[in-house]
Amino acid sequence: MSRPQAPVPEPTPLVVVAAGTTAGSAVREAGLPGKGPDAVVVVRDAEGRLRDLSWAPAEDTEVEPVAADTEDGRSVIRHSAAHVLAQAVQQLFPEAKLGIGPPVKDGFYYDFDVERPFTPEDLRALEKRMKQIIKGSQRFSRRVVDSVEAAREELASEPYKLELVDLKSEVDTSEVMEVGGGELTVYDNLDPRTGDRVWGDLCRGPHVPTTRHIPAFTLTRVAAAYWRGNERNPQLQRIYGTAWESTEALDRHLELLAEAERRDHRRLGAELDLFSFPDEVGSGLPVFHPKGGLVRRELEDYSRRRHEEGGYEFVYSPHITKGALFETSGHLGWYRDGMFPAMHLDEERDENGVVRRQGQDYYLKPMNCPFHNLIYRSRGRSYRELPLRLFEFGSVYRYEKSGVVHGLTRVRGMTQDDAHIYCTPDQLQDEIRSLLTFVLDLLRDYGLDDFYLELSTRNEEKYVGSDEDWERATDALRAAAEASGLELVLDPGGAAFYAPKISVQARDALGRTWQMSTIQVDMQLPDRFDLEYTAPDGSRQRPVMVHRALFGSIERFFGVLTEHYGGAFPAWLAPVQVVGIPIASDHVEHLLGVAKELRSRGVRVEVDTSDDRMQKKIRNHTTQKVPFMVLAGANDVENGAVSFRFRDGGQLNGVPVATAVAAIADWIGRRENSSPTAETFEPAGAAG
RNA sequence: GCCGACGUAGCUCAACUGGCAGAGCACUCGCCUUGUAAGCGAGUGGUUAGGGGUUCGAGUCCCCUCGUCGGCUCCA
Repeated sequence: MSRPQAPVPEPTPLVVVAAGTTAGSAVREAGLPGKGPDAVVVVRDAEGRLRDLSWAPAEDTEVEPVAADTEDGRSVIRHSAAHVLAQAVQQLFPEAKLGIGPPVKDGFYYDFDVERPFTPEDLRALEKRMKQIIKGSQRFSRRVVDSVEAAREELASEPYKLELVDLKSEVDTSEVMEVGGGELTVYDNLDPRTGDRVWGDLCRGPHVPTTRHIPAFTLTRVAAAYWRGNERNPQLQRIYGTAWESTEALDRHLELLAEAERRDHRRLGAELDLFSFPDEVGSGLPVFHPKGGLVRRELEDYSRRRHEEGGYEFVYSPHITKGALFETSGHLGWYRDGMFPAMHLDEERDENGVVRRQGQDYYLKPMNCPFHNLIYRSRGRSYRELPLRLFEFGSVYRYEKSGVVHGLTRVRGMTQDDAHIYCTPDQLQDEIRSLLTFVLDLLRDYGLDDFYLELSTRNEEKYVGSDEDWERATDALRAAAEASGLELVLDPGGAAFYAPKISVQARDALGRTWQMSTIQVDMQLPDRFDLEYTAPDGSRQRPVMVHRALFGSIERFFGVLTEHYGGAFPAWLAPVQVVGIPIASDHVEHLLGVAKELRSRGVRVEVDTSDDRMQKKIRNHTTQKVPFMVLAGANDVENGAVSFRFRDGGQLNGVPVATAVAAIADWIGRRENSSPTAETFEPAGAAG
């Protein structure tokens, strides 16, 4: 499965719209398509604003036609589909009040206030009604409302729209789809024959010319959402859908969703016997089975090796600590809600229930850094020791809200590959730069190679520390990010309370992005822990601290890799690397010999000696995604050879045992990330 | 935390309006001895997530708890 490729549109020639005529007629006269996947649905004016085809400028104007199969074109189709959905809802549920209905990535939604939440049956009925509306070829007609008062009057029965109008009259914001652009507009849906207004909605547009220009859509799910995203506001019912320029494009999208479902790590975790979430343990607390354990151990071992080579020192810290430590670090002040509640221990009371001895609050640790700081300050430090890099596979526990726990990617107990680097302010720049290189190289070794960076800066409502410190830290990160040459996206206000961060976002095999590594410069904790080192001149200086997790958490990284590879792990990570499959029981002996040799080379190999037929064994181990199936029948036994079958069904027959063993060990040793095939797997003899 | 849907064998799913809990796969035991994705037969397996209620009778209806899923909010 390759990444979804947006069709590359031909560079669109500009079209001149004559004064007083519509953009649509200019587009038609230019001979541009009016239907089909590349139909022009809107135009872009000189200021970059999208305009309806019915737009008629007062002067001759050059515009760029926007086709349905572009991202902008799809957004317009989706926005129009949202309107059709809203019309359908109000026809079937006249009491429904409208929220907002914007296009979003890959689709659209519309929020409604209804007495009774929508059911799946409602969705089917709504789809049906939407199809009727689309067939009816209603015209989207733009109308400017003269004044806020006029708008209020018109929208009297739509309380949420009224709120938007009032919002608009206070601050002109283009954030909200419904309003913006300097004036209040309504889009009316007109009957094509009579011209009667069938329905209308406060909206800044633009829209496709008629409902017929929504070639393919489907409603996907229904969910609740807070009005204007605030949990203090009432909850509305949100209907999600997707719409595309053609049925083919819609089908491709649905196929991608189906593929994502097949690759879902929660499903693969059960199918491949990797891990599970026993109810008895608790929500968000996974256990790893032997096969998942093997993959995880390989992940960790390789990381450990690379960290050793990279100058990291390994430390260990307990899972639980007295509360004072997190008072010092500030976590109890800022993030108590995200922590498991305290265990109150060691309190003693006398027979009257009066406290005789004060107890202590112990907490499960949500982060490792305070412990590493204690290690740092366990003795005096010299500038000669810096940068000091402390690394730990540290298990942390966070009390995630019940609604966010999700497979391995959002858990309550996880192991971070956590490192804290202590350096002098002078070293910071170089350290971050080399750290970023280290992180990206390592991610590439695991098969992720499509990245962009995100720089999260201070949240003005939630931070500690001085402006200068924040600026210095942010600059250091920005410089390193820019030096990497990767795409850099800004995330204003996204930082943790104590430090700005760079996060590495990786795109997987399906083109989805995942936040992986984070690098944070911290100028707060060294203060709070009073960390020092002795400088060359004998003075005591404060080190700068860098937090970084590479996998984020092992669990999450495991989940991402599982989905990236669809369970077909690279041979070096695969829990079972080779399965020997005898054609008949007579050939078991031969394969046991081969297996013994492989095992002596460190290969994880099994021989399937069950009563199943050979074909069945191939099926079983194919579904288990074993990279190498090594078959042997009478011919192979006679020739001292084996025959390969690969995941993709390809085969390579009569390979001498010694050659086969060496080639397998070599493939694994190289940490080749692709699946071996008859073409890519060349036993030494063939490769010369 | 909020809204909604869901929870039947290890897995995937049946069981019409309340009326004897079933199938395929997996697993166990036989037979079969096989050349690149399911050989044949038999058997084991369930307090229908847990608890309470309505009813002559509850997998099915009602209430509570736990969990899962989809969103919202949150995410050190």
